[in-house]
Amino acid sequence: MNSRWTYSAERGKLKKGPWTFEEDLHLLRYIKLHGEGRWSALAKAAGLQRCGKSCRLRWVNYLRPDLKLGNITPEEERVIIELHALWGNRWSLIAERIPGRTDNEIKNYWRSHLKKKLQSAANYKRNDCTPLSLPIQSLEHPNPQHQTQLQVLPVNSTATSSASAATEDRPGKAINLQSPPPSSNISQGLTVTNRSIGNLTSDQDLRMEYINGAQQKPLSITSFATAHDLNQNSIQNQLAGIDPRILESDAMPSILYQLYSSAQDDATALQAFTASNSDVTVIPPDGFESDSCFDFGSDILLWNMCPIDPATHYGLQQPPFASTSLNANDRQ
DNA sequence: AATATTTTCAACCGCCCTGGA
DNA sequence: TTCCAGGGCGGTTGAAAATAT
Repeated sequence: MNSRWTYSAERGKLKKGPWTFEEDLHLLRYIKLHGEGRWSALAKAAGLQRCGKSCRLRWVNYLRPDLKLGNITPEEERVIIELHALWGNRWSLIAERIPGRTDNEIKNYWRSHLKKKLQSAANYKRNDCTPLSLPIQSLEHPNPQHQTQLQVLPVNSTATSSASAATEDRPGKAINLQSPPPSSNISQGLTVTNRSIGNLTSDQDLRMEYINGAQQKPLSITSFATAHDLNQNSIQNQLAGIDPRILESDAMPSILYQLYSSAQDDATALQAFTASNSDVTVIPPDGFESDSCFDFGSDILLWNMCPIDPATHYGLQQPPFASTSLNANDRQ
């Protein structure tokens, strides 16, 4: 007997398999406007031929702007090992303690990296794992700069409700890892992290490969710093390093959206983008100062560079600016 | 360079829990 | 109380990429 999910998917002829760029854009745009939740209704409202569970999974594991992309750090790896020794395969619980990481990501990392590593360790025995008798922040790290990124604190009334509920059935083992306060010493730079678009030689190297018209590959950019930490020249340098074919491709709105989302500062990113790409011009409408368009940076570029017509797909009014174009001279 | 093998990870499956009717 | 739909979770799969031969 099929599960209700299978039944539901078959009844509605819902799509399965890898998400396309257009689907991602639909979902991103819809959640940006309406927020997340009520996934089944959201999937229909966003015009996606996907089940709600698929939409939720895509958002939670891949599109959410607060995701921390890139490799698991040594500090994070240590936390995973410690918490897995405590709680076993409670991946969602472990993920709650590592900001920006998903349960799926941690689960995959454990299976592909840590399990084998630990099992092969000569002195590793399942019951001999060092218990969390020491605060994680006290454990030594070969690189002092990586030290004290996470703190182990007792569960108290300030813990989130979900975290509290999750630990209540494990008396004596309740801990709460809190992310550190914003640091002015966060590592800088933008990194393209998806393996499908080629190897990167460094954080400064944003050379990417994108074959327009080929099967869509997910693209993502993550920022290890907030816009406050990034100076304009840094963003400008990163964007200037992007292959021009990317800037003119359908992938650009997604790249910019994620850049803006992580940078939390449309103005800076858009200013850098337009400064480094003379072919792209943002023209404010009558009555708007030229600088004011930066307040709507991501929406403007999403709207005007988006291969989907937002008015058709989302029932939205025209954006508050006349247009952007890859060739400003065309409109003169 | 070509092929085989291994690794990675996005996505799906099925089970369970919860809340509303 | 029972049923059902929605959502969350852990386990699993399989295609693509990376690595080894």
